[in-house]
Formats: sequence, C-alpha cells, structure tokens
Amino acid sequence: MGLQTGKKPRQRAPSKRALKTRETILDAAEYLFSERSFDGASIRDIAARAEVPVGLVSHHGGSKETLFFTVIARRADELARLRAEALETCLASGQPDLRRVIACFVLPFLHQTHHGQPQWRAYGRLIAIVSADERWREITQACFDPTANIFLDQIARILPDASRGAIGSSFVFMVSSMLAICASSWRIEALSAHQDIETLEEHLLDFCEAGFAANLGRMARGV
Amino acid sequence: MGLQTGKKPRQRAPSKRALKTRETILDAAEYLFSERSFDGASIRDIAARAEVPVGLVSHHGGSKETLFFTVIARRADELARLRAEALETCLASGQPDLRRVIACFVLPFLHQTHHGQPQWRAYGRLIAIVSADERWREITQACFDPTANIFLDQIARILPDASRGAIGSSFVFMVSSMLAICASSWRIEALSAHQDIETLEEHLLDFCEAGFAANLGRMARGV
DNA sequence: GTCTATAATGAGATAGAC
DNA sequence: GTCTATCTCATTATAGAC
Repeated sequence: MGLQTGKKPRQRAPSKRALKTRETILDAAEYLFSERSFDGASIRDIAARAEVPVGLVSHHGGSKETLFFTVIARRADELARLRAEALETCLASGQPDLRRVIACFVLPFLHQTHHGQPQWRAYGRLIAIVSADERWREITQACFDPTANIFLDQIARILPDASRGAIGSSFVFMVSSMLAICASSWRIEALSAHQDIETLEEHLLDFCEAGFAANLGRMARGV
Repeated sequence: MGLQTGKKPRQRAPSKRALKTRETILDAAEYLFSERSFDGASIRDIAARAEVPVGLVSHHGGSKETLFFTVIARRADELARLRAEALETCLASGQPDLRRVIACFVLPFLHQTHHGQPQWRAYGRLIAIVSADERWREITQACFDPTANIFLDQIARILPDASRGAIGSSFVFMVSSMLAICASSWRIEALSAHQDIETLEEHLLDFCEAGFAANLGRMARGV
C-alpha cells in the first residue's frame, strides 16, 4: 500500500485558504468513507460533498488509498495524545487499578466521538470499519498499535500473573465492544432501547473490567 | 433495498447441474465479499473465481444486492437452527445458567467458522463486516435479530432483575467480541501471540460471562 | 441453463489553462 | 492553488444466440 506520508518537502507554506480547503476535503472523505466504506465512496462523491472540483481531491489527498490513510491518521494522532495524557494523569495520582487504566483507553475515544466535533462521530464509525477488515491491517498497526502496546504493558504490570495471550484477546474484545457503541448503536437500540452515552459508558466499563478480571485469573478490582 | 426473495414461482425444478452452479457462484461471492466487502468485490471477480461466465452470476444471483443478501441468508438459516438446537438441549437438561446460555449462542458460530467447511471461515468474516455497517441493518434484522431476541428473552428469564438496556448492550458487546475472533484474529496475534481456537473460546466465554454478570447487577455464576 | 457480446454508466487519475 | 476537460479503464446489467 505504501504508508509513507513523505511527499517531497514543501516549497513554501500553504496559504490559510489552501489549508481550509484541505481540511474540508478530509472532512468530506471521512464522512463518506465512514458511511460507505472505502470502495463505496467515490472521489467524485467526496468532491461533491466538499463542494470542490474533483481535481482538488487528488491534488490535496493524493491517491485514494493515501487519502484514506491520511483521514485515519489525522485524528489517530490526537487520540493517541489524549489517551497518553489520561494514562499519565492516572499513573501520577497513585495506585492505578484495572478499571481506571481501561477507562483511560476507552473514555477519550467515547468522549470525542460523542461530545467532540460532529466529525468525530463519523471517525468512530470509520475506525470500526477499519478494525473489522484485514485489508487495513497496515493502517491499524501504524496508527493504533503503539498506543495499544502501552496499555497492554500497563495492564501486564498491574496483573503480572496473566498470560500475554489472555491480555491480548481481552484487549481486542474490549476494543470491539467499544467500537460497537459507535458502529452498532442502532442494533443496541433495536434489541433493547435507546440509552444515553453515559449509561453505555458505564455498561462498557463494567463489562470490560469484569471480563478482563475473569480472564486474568484473579480479581483485579481494588488491587 | 428490497429483501424479498420472492421471484416469480419456478416453472420446473432446477437440474442438479444448475444447483451446483448456483452454489459455486454463492461460494465465490461469499469469499470475495468477505475479503473485499460489498463494493470492493465485483461481479466479474466473482464470476472469475467461480469459473463461470459473467452472465451466469446475474442469472442465478439477481442484482448485486440480492446476491449479497442471498449469500448471508444462506448460512444464517443453518446457524439459527444450530443455536436453537443447542439452547433446546441446554434447557432440557435442567437449570440453565448464564454461561451455558451464552455458550449456546457463541459456540455454534465459532465451531462452524473454525471446524466447519472452509467456506464458513469466509462467512464469519463477512458477518463481522455486515455487523459494523449500518447499511446492512436490514439484513442483520432479517437474518439475526429473531435468534438474538430468543436469547435476550432467555437471559432476561435467568436474571429478572436486569434492565433490558443492560442486557441489550451486553449482548451487543458479546456479539462484537465473538466476531472479533473471526475478523480480528490477526490483531490478537499481533498484540500478543497465536492462540488456538479452544483457548480463544474459553477466553471469550470467561470474558462475556463475567461482563454480563457485572452488568446485570448480581453474580450469575452458579445460579 | 449456458454463454458471448455489448450497452450504458461511472470510476480514478491527470494534463494544462487560469 | 484552483478548476475544467478528458483519458483510460472497469463496472453492472442485459439482449440474444445456442
């Protein structure tokens, strides 16, 4: 695929207008990719939504694949920062327990997708699509595995008896459940009832904390 | 979308050869849809993989959307039957607990996708794609919600104190985690290590049983 | 039922004027 | 940087011979 963002060094700084155009295009691409997946969203649809001529999409985004990667990487960087900050604060405030570490991973994502800019909502659905499709493995590894490994190490420190396999599979179960809140809220509603995001957050934390603890061989709450 | 399978009533029974052709096409479609999602798999790719002329795909499968629906419905019927049988056996053998009811839902799926015909593997990945994409909501509701509601009711009977919302969200978390074993095994391996399916099944059951119990307000193990 | 050929459309990418 | 026009190719669907 070629994930290198490395185009040739820029001649001069882009104008404000150019930057704005670029963001508009990325926003449109993000929305349409999240609604119709990679192949279902055409460059022309994206241009139409961004209200720019088709040529500009290629100009700012490069090939469709690099555009896709750029869209995902854009907010992944911010997300990684938010999670790292939350974890740092948590660690600084004394003894971290499992629930708090988990919360540092899932809450920044859920807060951004539900209380951040409207565009974050689309981003959440997009990540769910990417995570369920091995075609985008390279993107997942580049954008999300570094942060994931930090949290895996942290959990392993809290629960040194757990096998790496148990931690890894529990972690992926947690990520899938978290993403379901974005991508499958319609199904939760269809099977039960509408619930506000705070309630869902609590259900998710309860579910994952207990699930982790069960898989890690000893109770972790209150350690 | 139009989910009606109702074409005009058949004039005469199709020949054995025609049925075989049809299955070959559905198998090819199943595989390619699971690898590249709906828009990424073309009718021509499907015809090439099935080694039939392009025209035959439309002839047997109808439009691309009805072909997609047919592919998913085909094994959904069998899956629903396997789950219903497992549940029936479980209920007949005395007091059902939470873990056994959960197992009746997830194990038929995991057994088919990992020990059934090779095609079931593709089907598992395909369902994961469908579940993360609201475009296919209609398919999910037609193919999987009836069975889901049977299990939701069963869980509600075992744990009458739980709110429908807590049960519904826990159920969707469980489904997402189950599907992750099919669609995101590469990620589990990348973050930890390869684990055989029996180990993953146990991790999943432990994770979900504890997660459900935590969300349902009282311990369910051993009820 | 099977297969070929083709119609009609839309795709991604880019050259070149402004 | 912006925008238009166009090149080239692949797509779904179907008409009609066998």
